[in-house]
Amino acid sequence: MSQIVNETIENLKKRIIATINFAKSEKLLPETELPEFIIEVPANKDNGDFSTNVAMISAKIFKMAPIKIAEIIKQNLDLTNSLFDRVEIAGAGFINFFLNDMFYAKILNDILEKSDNYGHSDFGKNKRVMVEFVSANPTGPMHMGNARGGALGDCLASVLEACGYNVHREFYVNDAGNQIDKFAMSLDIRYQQLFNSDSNIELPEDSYHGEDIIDLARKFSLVNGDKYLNVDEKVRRKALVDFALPKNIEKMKSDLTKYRIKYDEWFYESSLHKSGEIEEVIDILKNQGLTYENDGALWYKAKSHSLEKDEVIIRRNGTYTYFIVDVAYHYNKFVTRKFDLCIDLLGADHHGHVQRMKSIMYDLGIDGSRLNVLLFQLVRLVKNNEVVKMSKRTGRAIQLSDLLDEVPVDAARFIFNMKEANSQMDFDLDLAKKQDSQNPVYYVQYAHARICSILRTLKNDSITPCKCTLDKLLKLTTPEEKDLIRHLSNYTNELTEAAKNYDPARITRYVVDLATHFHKFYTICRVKTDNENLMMARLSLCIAVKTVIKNILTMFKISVPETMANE
RNA sequence: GCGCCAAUAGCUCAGCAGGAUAGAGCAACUGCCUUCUAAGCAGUAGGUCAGGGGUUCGAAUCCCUUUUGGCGCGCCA
Repeated sequence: MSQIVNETIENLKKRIIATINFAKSEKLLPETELPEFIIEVPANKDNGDFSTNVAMISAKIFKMAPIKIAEIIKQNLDLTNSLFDRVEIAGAGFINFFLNDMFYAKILNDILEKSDNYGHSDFGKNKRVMVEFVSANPTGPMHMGNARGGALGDCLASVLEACGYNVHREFYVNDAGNQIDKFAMSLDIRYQQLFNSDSNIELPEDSYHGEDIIDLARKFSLVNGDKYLNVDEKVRRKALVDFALPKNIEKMKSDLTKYRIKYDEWFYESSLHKSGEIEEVIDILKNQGLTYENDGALWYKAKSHSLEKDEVIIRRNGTYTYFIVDVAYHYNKFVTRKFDLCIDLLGADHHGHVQRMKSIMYDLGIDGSRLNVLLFQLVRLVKNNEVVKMSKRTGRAIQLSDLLDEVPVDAARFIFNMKEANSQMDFDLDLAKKQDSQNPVYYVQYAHARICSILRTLKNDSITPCKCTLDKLLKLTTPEEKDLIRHLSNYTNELTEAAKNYDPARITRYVVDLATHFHKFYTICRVKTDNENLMMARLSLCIAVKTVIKNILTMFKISVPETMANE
């Protein structure tokens, strides 16, 4: 919370406690210990700027009606030299406090002084946190789920940065293992089909059926012709993968760049196979007696953590499972690279993975609570009022690149970051394509453009904003002005909460609300007036709003237009 | 069958460490541009917070249960 807001609440709390102690000494209240009470911001501002439940919560202990306790507190509360000017008792015994105008002036002054840093905090204490997100399989194009995970992950990383974390954005490239073998096999079959159209080489059910595979095979044949047809299968498949995989990875990089996501690191799974970290992790488990052999495979005793079943870590054929490689990857994050915290953004279909990963971290001597998995529900794509099944295998999925061709990046990032990760989401493509004035991103951008327009108009009249004294800022007294300042005052708190809860969507909603408060202010309060002091005060308020909107949109990599076309 | 997540206005969603009359946007209807951009604002209408129990001064919020939906439960990733 903004320092001023925080101090105000702390100060109020002290005064309430002092009042109760005084009342006890005057025998107005019994000498019983006071339970923990809260001071909160009421949902309805008619109930004050702050409210406390102290009278209700202590009714039982004081053996007195809440209203009566509230009366005693109100009678004896000393508010001299505070930022409050009024106290009311309401409802079942709420005590409501109303701020005086100086509070608003001080808040506004604070925002203007902090400017681009307003809202930022050192909450994260510069801890090193890795946010790993998207990490799509490089065996095929990215889809809608990646679009959601991308927006959420990137924006979460930005929120953490604003709250004083040292953030590292990472993409984990699964360039090894079973998926790649399947990829190789699929490419191989498509390649052979190019030369034997009437042959009966069929794709197995569990291979990749997408058009992109045919495309890659064709491109490969354009370069190499049929010269790989009669070589050893292993050689042929390796050549195909070496050709196709970099192409897919490049495509992912360019799509993500278009989506305005930039990673600090693209971490390759194959590097774990080379570094020996997989063996290292297995040795640690073995040494603790946490593994056993069965059916020719090596198992991890997950049941030791009262998980449902044990996990295979080395298959009968000698290859590592996805699970153990991922364990080694997280070992690398925490032990080798020494991140304090790691956040993984995963589709909800991976939720079964979370508990066993956290458990095994414990066996590796890592506090599992340092790993945070943010699950997001998968996106259902709706087109012509029909749910489109997403499947990389059948190749019928809507791809991220298709989406970005149709929907402006501003809108896509904004929409995907509006809803809490853990809520199911239907993305109506037809609606998204329209992207006209209904879109909330325009609503916010428009608020910013309106402020810029005011500044331009005044500049034409040679009026430039000047720094206002607190006295001048006290000119802001209408409900619209106060609501706007009150909302601005919550920003630091909102950012911190978004960081704490790993919920960047909260900030998107905040900025929409901010735009609403501004549009209301704009309608009621004219900035350009003959009253010089009032005009300057309002101009200051506009600049504060402009600053916060710009800070948020910039943080989320959404453009901040100074004008918007008037249709 | 077992587990995870959910269910709030016609639609999309907020609200959830218990608090006062449950809020927005979209869609519908009615107003407001000679004045800083109407991509805006104001208003009307719209609700058994899925159903049922429980906990207490107080429950959309916490607990139990039923129903409905999404997703898991592979030597897939």
